[in-house]
Formats: sequence, structure tokens, C-alpha cells
Amino acid sequence: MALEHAILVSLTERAGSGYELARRFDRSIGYFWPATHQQIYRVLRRMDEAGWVTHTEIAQEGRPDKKVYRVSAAGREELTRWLAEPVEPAVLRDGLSVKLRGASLGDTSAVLREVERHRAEHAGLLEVYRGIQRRDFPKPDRLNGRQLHQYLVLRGGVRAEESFVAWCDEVIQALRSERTP
Amino acid sequence: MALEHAILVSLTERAGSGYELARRFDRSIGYFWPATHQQIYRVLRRMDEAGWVTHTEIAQEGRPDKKVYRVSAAGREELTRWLAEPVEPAVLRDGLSVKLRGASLGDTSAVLREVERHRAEHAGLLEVYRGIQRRDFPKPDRLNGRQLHQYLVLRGGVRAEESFVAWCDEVIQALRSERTP
DNA sequence: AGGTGCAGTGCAACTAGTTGCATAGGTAGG
DNA sequence: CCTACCTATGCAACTAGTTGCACTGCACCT
Repeated sequence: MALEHAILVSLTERAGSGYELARRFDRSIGYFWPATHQQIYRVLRRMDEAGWVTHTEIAQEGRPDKKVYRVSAAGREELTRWLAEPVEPAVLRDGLSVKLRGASLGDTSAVLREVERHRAEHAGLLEVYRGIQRRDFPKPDRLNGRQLHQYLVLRGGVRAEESFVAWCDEVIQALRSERTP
Repeated sequence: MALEHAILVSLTERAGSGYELARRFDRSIGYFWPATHQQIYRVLRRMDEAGWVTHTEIAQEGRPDKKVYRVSAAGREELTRWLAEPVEPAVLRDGLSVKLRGASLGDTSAVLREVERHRAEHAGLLEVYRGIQRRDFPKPDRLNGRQLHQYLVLRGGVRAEESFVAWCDEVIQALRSERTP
């Protein structure tokens, strides 16, 4: 019961179709709450039946018709209710750490290459975040309300990726000097 | 297909029962690969059927009998196979960020209290990690093999929690000065 | 002419994970 | 004495999430 709320937040920011929501989950909100288009479509239907959202079918030329969803009064109520209740701590599932922990049972240099690969991916994501930060929040001192909150979430992403990259560097250095003592 | 591998890593470090594994997942490996006892029991059975592990029933006095699992040759083979293949990037699901992003749609001060609560929890976890670090790895310069890898995973935990706590502090400060401008 | 990719929704079948409960004896505390 | 917790395993029913596929029509590239 929480993809619902991520969708409510996103739809409150702007109404949209399932497809559009899936794009947003790919580019922004999905960085901290991932979801596939399938899951989104399914949950949207459930939310529609529960009355949290309404939809309008929009006929389009040259491309398929779409259903634009918007948050209803009941949805806004549910969202404020959820915002006031405690939320469980973040869940992390990191296969790389499992691998590292078992590295000595296999080919350590393959694990090292994996860490290097992940380092590159996370460094890329960090650049994406920093790009958004430069473009959308060039003067972060004067923000408030929704803009401030979006900025703060982005800051979390930047910090997390910086920390991940730094960890990768530490691991890479340690594994390299282990291989050539 | 990855809880299997986390279990293989843990059972290779030391054989144990489902219950013992569940304890370990609560205290160490579960910090980056969470699992409930139910899931562990189910997967253990599947791994047993697949021949990756074997079990011996141990009769005990005063407490229930237990099944001690150990990794078989096929299990070790599977583990080395998995260690050599690429692993998907870590998945994070952070409800607090969703909340923060939607904070202006509800009671912002309730969200602030939530951030403070999470800060305290993560600071506590950080202390746990640092305690393990002091106790188990007082001289990290001379480690290698399994010990080094375990230490590096722990370092990842320390870094992640430090970063999370620092982010919470940034958020708390920003939300406070937003409320009293 | 043929392939790829985007926009758009969705079904079917699957795997993974959660929650609640059951059982049972021992141990510790109020 | 009663409650609560620990050790130990597990069933049943549920919710969540993944993977693979289908269909339409346009645009773009080769």
C-alpha cells in the first residue's frame, strides 16, 4: 500500500495517463520508488475503483487514445491521511554487497570488475542528478513549499550517489592492493 | 533468484538452521538483503530440492529439533557461477522521500517529525555498524580475503548511514527555517 | 521494403515477499 | 501463577512485483 501514495503524489503534481506516469517513474520518482508500467496500470485501476482517482478518456490523432487520471477529493484525503502516519524505514536490496561478501568463494577479479561497472553507472546517475540540480534549482537558498521539498529529495539522491561512488572507490582500491600485495 | 545466493554466501561462512539464518539476516546480511523467516524457510526447501544444500536433523533437549543446512558441491558451483555474472544495480524503496516530495499537500510539520524520527533510527544503526567495526576490525589495514570483504561491506553500511543522517539534518534544517521564515 | 522505436493500454502467467496463525517446551520476570 | 519471550518449523492465504506478449499507427533510418 505505498505505490498508491507515490502515484497520488505524482498525480497531484500533475494529472496524467498511466503511460506518462510510467515515464515519470523512470525519470524521477522511480529513483526512490521504482515501478513498472504494468504495476502502475494495475494499481491505477484499483485506485479508480476505490475512488481515489478519476479518469477521462482522451481521443488522439496519430497515436492511441489515453486515459488521463486526476486525484479526486477522496484521493487527496487519503494522501493527507497517509502523510500524517509513520512510514517504514527505507528498504535497500544490494546484490553487489552480497557478491562482495562472498567474493573469496569465486573469482575475486570478476567481482572487482563488477564494482568498477557499478561505480561507472552510479557516477553517471550522479551526473544526471547534478544536471537536474543545476537546471531546476540554480539558486536553492530561496526555495520553499513544493519546490523546496523536490530539491531536498534530489539532494538525497545526490548524497546517496556520491556516497556510493566513494564506497566503490574504497572497495576498488582495497581489492586491487589485495591482488597485488 | 538472489535470496538463494545470499543464503549460499551465509551458509558457506557457516552452516546453520533456517532459524539461525533468519537471525543472521536480522543482524548482518539482511541490512543489504532483507528476508523474513518465512521466505528463508521456503527458499531453503527449494534449494534443498535443487541439491544446492543438504540438511541434517539435529535432535535437541529442551528445545525443538532443528535442521542444519550446509552447502553442497552443486551449491558451491552455483555460487561461483553467480559470482561471475553481472548483478543488477541496488534497489532502493524510500517512503520518506515520497512523503517529503508530497509534504506540502499535508501537514508539513508531521513530515518534519517523521524525518527527525528516521534520523534517530539511522543514527542508531550507524552506531551499531561502528560498534561492529571497532569490535571486529580494529586494525583494518592488514585485512585480506573474506575478512577484508566483510569489512568493506560494513564500510558501505557506515557510509550509507552517515550519508542518510547528514541528509536528514539538511532536510530538518530546511524545513524548520521554512516554517519560521 | 523492412526494422526500430515511441505512444498507449492491457492480459496472462509467473515469482517474490508478507501476514497471520499454529505448535510446543523451556526460561525469566513480576 | 501467569505472561511473555526464545527456539524452531511450517501452512495458508494474501499482496506486490516481474516477464513476456499482443495490438495499433506513426515516424525515422537504412
